[in-house]
Amino acid sequence: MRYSKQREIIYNILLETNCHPTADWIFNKVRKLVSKISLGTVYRNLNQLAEEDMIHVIQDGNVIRYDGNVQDHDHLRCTECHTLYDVKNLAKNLKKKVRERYQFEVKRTSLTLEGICNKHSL
Amino acid sequence: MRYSKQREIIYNILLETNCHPTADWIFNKVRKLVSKISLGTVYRNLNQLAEEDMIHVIQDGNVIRYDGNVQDHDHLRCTECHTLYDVKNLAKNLKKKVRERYQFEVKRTSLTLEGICNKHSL
DNA sequence: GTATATGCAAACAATTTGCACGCCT
DNA sequence: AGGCGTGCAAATTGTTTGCATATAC
Repeated sequence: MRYSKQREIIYNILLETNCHPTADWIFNKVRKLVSKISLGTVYRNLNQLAEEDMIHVIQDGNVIRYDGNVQDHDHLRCTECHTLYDVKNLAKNLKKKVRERYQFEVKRTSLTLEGICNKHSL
Repeated sequence: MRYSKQREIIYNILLETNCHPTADWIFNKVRKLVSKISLGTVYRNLNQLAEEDMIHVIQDGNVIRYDGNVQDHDHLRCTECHTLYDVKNLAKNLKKKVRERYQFEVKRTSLTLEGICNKHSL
């Protein structure tokens, strides 16, 4: 993968934010630095970065979000405020359990649990 | 929700299959019984059934699949053969853990773990 | 110099929506 | 009768692709 200014900017944006943005959000942010960048380029770079495992892809309902944090971690999504919280790897024990119980070797986990966060419970 | 023949057929198809079909797969199946049905109607009915919690929606990569089994269960997705296996609720313990650790009340879980199934491991 | 990355626009796939008509209740 | 459901087609949304040009190495 050859260097490009656009990709570097996109990658840095993902490292600096913790808001799990969509491609479009990133596009608008990069645009302020490289006004002529196209949405296609953003998608191409995100796909490449994901391919190289430099970023992660999160499926959030119908929307695809991107995450610059590639440490093992999962997500809690509050259905009230739509915040996506990072939490320490919940799936560690699941891997073992699934291996023993179903002879299934879990490769990638990216769990998102939906519910109500502590700010919004009664 | 008022009765309709189309919705009944769609619902029955989902109850009778365990292959977690896409809207398009369902459309083609219903078509054989109600030749004039439109894809829009299929989507509308699937959304309504999901709203009433009569069926579940599964995010499978970029594709949306539907599941007539509304018992608590999760999915293992083999990246080799793309089979989506049903497994007993893996998230039961997670709910408790997450509640205690993060004061987050998990409402819905629909976990899909990716990996290699026993038919395709070396 | 050559291959990869880009911008732009067009293509694409999946899903939703507006509207006139039809069917449940 | 009145309202929800339908078929159809067009619109929307999110993402990918083809191509000529620009840039990294």
